[in-house]
Amino acid sequence: MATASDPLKNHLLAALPDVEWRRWCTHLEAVEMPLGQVLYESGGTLKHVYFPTNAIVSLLYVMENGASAEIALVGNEGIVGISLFMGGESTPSRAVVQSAGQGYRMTAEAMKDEFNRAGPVLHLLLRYTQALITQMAQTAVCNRHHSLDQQLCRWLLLSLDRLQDSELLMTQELIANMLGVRREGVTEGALKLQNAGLISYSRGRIKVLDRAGLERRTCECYAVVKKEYDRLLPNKQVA
Amino acid sequence: MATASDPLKNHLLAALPDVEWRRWCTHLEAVEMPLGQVLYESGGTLKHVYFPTNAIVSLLYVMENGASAEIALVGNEGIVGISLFMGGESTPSRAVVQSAGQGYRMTAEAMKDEFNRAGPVLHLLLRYTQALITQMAQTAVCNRHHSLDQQLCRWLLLSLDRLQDSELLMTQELIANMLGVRREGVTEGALKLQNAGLISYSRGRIKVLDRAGLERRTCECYAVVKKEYDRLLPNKQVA
DNA sequence: TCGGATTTGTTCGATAGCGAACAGACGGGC
DNA sequence: GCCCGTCTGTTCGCTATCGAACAAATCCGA
Repeated sequence: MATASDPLKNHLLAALPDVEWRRWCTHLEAVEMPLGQVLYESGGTLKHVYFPTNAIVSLLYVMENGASAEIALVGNEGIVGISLFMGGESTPSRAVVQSAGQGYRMTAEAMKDEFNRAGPVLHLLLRYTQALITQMAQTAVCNRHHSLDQQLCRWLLLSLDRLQDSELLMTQELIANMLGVRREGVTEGALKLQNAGLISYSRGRIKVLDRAGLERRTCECYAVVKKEYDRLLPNKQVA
Repeated sequence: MATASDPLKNHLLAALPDVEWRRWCTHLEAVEMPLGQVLYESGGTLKHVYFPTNAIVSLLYVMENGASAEIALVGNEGIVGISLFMGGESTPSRAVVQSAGQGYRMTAEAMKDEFNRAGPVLHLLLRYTQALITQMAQTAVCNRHHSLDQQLCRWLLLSLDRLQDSELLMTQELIANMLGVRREGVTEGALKLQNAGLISYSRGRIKVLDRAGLERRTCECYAVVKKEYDRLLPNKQVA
């Protein structure tokens, strides 16, 4: 039975062929990922890559004036630190733990070695990267065309997909930072969803009561991203 | 002396080591890239990848209701069709020629073979992909936080960087489609720029008179993207 | 050289989200 | 059990952008 810190809870790790998996075991280090932890800073060099199991990490860009906007979410489906194997070593964004939990990490050197074997690991990571690209692209589209209410639903659903349960620990203030909007806007949106019986929340605890209802309210962006992750990273069943 | 259709006008091709370059010559086919040409469609399979020399290609997402938003611009600095080597084969966006010109193409099979040699080609393409990712991420940020006027400047500058000269052939209507805003908004923005003496235009011809002025008016997003392309893809001087 | 098509300019009311300010509600620590 | 900090709710005026409708300018081909 998988525990919260079972590496196989991370879908990328779970998708590794047996040979690679056995090799990786020695490289993976279990880590706590507390709320607010910064995994990498804009332009900073990465010492590790992270594979969340039940934490959620937000990739965001922080503007000169301090305002921020989320570029993508990474949870148990992915890896934090793609710039390492993409060759850039750094990237002009920041990675912050938005929902505390656990994960595994691997040193930058080990990651590069594994990637440069140019076998299944490389292809798996590149397919993941393409899914991530789709998420970013759709974030751009959504920011342009959709209402705060729709984006809030999208964000809740994306987060939900990256966690085990249906409860998020997340204040409206934090969500507003992620979406790059005012906290008051999130409050209004959340109220509507609560009144409609889709969620219930209080002081940083959001319970999703009607997932299908959220899907009905959100824009097409959520489905586009979900479909692309499913297509590119078919879920290997964990035994 | 390089002509308009010299493959070396494409920076990626120019950056190839000699060995690869000689091999590639036999694979590259010169093509015209007329305005409006669709290089790939959302979800469609790619038969070729394209290396523009003096054409500009827009990667955009078209929504169910027909509205669109640009995700990234590709010109002589890059390649159209990264999903081919990333492993997904397709992507939920569309690639359209926004500024007519020439380029080179290579068949999907040849491209995959070259990529899978896992040598300098792979690393070059991945670095390019990371730069493209930055452009997409910054598009998301810009769509969230910056004014239409700022975005217009950013878009003009990005386009300029991907062309040889300082004149763009592009109606305000088209620009509006790219930015995902109303044509009237672009007209207003362009008027301001014209009155300020930064550009002059008429019926689809835009001349940039004061590039530095545009840089002063745009948001930080332009510089972030530019810097990242320069960092990741240092320009090999063409002899 | 005329006429239709394309491109650009202008206006008006509507609205989503912003910024600021503040009030109430809840909850953990002492 | 009380207090203070955190979280959520509410209000008001403001602005950028939207949507629609239409006018003017320019080009191109018959």
